Amino acid sequence: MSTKEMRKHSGVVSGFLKGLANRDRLLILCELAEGEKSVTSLIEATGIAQTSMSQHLSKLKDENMVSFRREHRTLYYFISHDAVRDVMGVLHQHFCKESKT
Amino acid sequence: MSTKEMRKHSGVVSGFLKGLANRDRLLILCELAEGEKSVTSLIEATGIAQTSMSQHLSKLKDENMVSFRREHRTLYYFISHDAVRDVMGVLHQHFCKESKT
DNA sequence: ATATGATATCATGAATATATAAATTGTAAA
DNA sequence: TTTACAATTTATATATTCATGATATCATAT
Repeated sequence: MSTKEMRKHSGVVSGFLKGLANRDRLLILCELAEGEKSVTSLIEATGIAQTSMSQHLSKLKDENMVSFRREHRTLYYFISHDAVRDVMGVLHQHFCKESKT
Repeated sequence: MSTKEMRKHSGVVSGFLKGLANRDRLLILCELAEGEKSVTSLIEATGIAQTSMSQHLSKLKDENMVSFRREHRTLYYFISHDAVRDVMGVLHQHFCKESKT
């Protein structure tokens, strides 16, 4: 994990992390971690406003974190980058474990 | 990895990720991944301006990602959150592997 | 006490990110 | 072809982040 090595990649990596570093986008990615979802069902599940959802998805697309396929009028989004799943896994472990009852 | 579960923690988690989501702070954390370092040696190793370094370290402290100890006039910073090491590990795997020569 | 070294804080402006509303595009049903 | 639905794009106001320069603090050596 040398600095020299990271220096080469820090632009891409920080971009990736910026994609993740937002409450709403974390919720979206949690939903997508379960499998592909339509935009409408993401809106229902998260309560995020439609326009806002579209912008967040667009940002996630820009960072190559998600992709989508169209079926009729509906777009189905899904996680398209393994690093997303792995990072979410680590975050879940460290931040989402129940404390003892 | 339910949304309900993440909803409770998404504020903390996105704060944590914002701490990580910056080129300079990634470089700083790469250095600290090797062990504790003084501010001066961090400045030398990374080339980040003094004021800027101080602000970045302050932000990392706010997110509980690093701590420091004082020895005479010198402050030694170190990573104080396991999630930092684990997330950095995943990022390294996915983004910093050499492609085949 | 004063000077110096190591670091932090403050103030400012430029660049980015976010939320909201309005207008637009693309697909399919009537 | 008109209408409605699903989603994106554009515009704009506000908030946050970041870089820089100036100043301040705190510990130590003289």
